[in-house]
Amino acid sequence: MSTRPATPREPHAGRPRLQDVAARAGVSAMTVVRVLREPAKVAARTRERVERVIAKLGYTPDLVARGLASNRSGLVAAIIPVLTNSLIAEIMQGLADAIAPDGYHLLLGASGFSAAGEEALVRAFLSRRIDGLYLTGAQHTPETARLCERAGIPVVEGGNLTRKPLDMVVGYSNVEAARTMTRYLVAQYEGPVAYLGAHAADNDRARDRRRGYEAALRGARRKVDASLCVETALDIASGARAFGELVERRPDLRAVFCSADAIAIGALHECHRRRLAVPRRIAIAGFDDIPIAEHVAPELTTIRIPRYAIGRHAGEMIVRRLAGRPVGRRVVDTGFELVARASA
Amino acid sequence: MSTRPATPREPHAGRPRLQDVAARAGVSAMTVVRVLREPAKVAARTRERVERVIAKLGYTPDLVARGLASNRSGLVAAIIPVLTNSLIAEIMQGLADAIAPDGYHLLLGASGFSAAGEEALVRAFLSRRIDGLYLTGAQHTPETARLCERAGIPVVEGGNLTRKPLDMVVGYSNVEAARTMTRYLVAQYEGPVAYLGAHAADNDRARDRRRGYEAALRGARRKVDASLCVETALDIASGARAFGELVERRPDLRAVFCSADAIAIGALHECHRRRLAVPRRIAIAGFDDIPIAEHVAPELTTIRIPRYAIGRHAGEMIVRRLAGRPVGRRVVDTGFELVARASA
DNA sequence: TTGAAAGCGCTAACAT
DNA sequence: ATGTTAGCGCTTTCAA
Repeated sequence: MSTRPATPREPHAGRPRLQDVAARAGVSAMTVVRVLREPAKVAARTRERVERVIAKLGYTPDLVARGLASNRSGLVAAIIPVLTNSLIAEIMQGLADAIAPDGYHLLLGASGFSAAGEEALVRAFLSRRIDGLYLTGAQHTPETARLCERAGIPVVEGGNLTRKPLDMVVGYSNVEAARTMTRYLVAQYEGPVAYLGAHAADNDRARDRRRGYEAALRGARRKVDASLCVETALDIASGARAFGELVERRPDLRAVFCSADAIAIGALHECHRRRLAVPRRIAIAGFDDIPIAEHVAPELTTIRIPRYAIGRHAGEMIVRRLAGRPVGRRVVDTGFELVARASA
Repeated sequence: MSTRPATPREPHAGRPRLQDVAARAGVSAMTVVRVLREPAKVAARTRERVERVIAKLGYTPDLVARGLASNRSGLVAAIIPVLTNSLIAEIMQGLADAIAPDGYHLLLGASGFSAAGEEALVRAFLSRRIDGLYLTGAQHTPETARLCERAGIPVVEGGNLTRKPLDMVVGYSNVEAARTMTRYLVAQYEGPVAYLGAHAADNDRARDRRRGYEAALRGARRKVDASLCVETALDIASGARAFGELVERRPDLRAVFCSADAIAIGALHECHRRRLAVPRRIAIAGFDDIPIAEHVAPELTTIRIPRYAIGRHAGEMIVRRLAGRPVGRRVVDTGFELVARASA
């Protein structure tokens, strides 16, 4: 009697525990566990008794304790640049829908377009013993790569195709998509074709789109002119501003490839303001095919990405691996589609 | 020697544990914990030694084990209808930003606009010992309310004001906002003013907006005509379709209040297609002031909501409560603003 | 300023 | 078909 348990022996303040159910049902804890997880292995009468107690007490297993004991948290984490991007949001919806049936929950972190921020989140999430991880893009710090490798959990990089993924990847080639669109512009318009894109630092999708643009120009024997390449923030107002500056500097501008629809819509709007006919005077193309793209005037020519499918597929790869089911190819190319509308 | 530990005594396959750090530094586990959490209480020399070992081993505490022992998970959960809604996404970004500095992570669940789905998620998340909870809107099942109350954690309902929140609430009056906009329409246009809104089942924000619309009509001595009230899905295409049907049925239509900008933009688009001048023939108003609202033609008259601020404030209330700091008022009215543009 | 012991609520391996 | 035992890696008293 010298040392006394630190915790109250009373019925426990809050939720009922496994022991409470077991005691009330007159069985051992293990039997309750079996009722919950492999009911077939428990005698019908016992099972019914236990189930009644579970229902009466409203027992739900403590997932934290389970996580500690089983070394599985039931958590899948996703690290994205920002939540406020409809492209990413749809990927997340697909991911959430894919993992939910298997009982996994979604832990979400926003890196703010910073590779260092991503690394910090990876480290923190691994401390939670996450069972799987979704990363945006294919550009990560070496330490992020090391952490993922050491963790030994399924990791999917989404949205940009790499030959050598950390583990698995589902996406499309941003280089190819941008090249396709730029070729389309070059084929139609004689004059200068500009690139108006998101900041490329810590954003490999934006970087690859620019590369694709440059590759297409070279392929068409046109010279790549730095004064035709502008980086900007990823919203409508910034796109409008950046486009305005560009067109002032280069009044001979004939077409613009924007690395995101939001930027393209900003450019479109700026054209209206300056009374520049689209596409007669300047053609404008976007990227992503967000829902609004076909509801602006003129309707936006853009690249369509299977957003939801990317997330869905990524989630399925993760849960399949976790369930020990066959995963299929580690590199999944979802492709893209040029949607030719009125703006270019 | 009869029974042998079930786990390997070897350096442990994966990450280093507290014990490993303690052993290498030649101190007890408690000292390591103190170095991590109250460094001032540890002698400088000891502290430095321990810190070196921590850095060398790359030790990070196991948050699952900590959660079990301390009964705090470091998790704040949010349950939203869908991820693919820019209004909600911005609220989530605010929430995430608010809780991150205190080290909390965001657990996200999508209820799919179902109160029952929400309840299931609440139950599941409570099993994870979440420290705080954000719920969308003020309409929940009785069981959800009971669970939240019993859990004894800070709960914030966001996006719709209630007099009697489960715990805390931060939002604006959807009734008032809708009434304000409808009054604005009624004051300008003589003919029939319609309501084109999102499905109201399990969506108290939509329901309240409709109520506000009806209240404004009654206030203006106009009769509320069921044939002028239409419910639809929350996307541009559905909005366009629903508007088309409405205008066929009621060619005398003079103005439409849409409960969401996406729906309004669909209606706008349908007007273009039918060559109905906006606002000369039909006026259109939206709700939310999403970024695109001022970039459509004509620019959309709408209600502006402090989306990011709602999430931010909600998160701050939760972490303040968790830190034992004063929270202030439990009911926070963020207000709204009618943004009069060209469409109405 | 530091350490020892007990236990959070569950699961896994081994009994019976 | 059911029970027993020994942890998971941390925090929490309490003692030194």
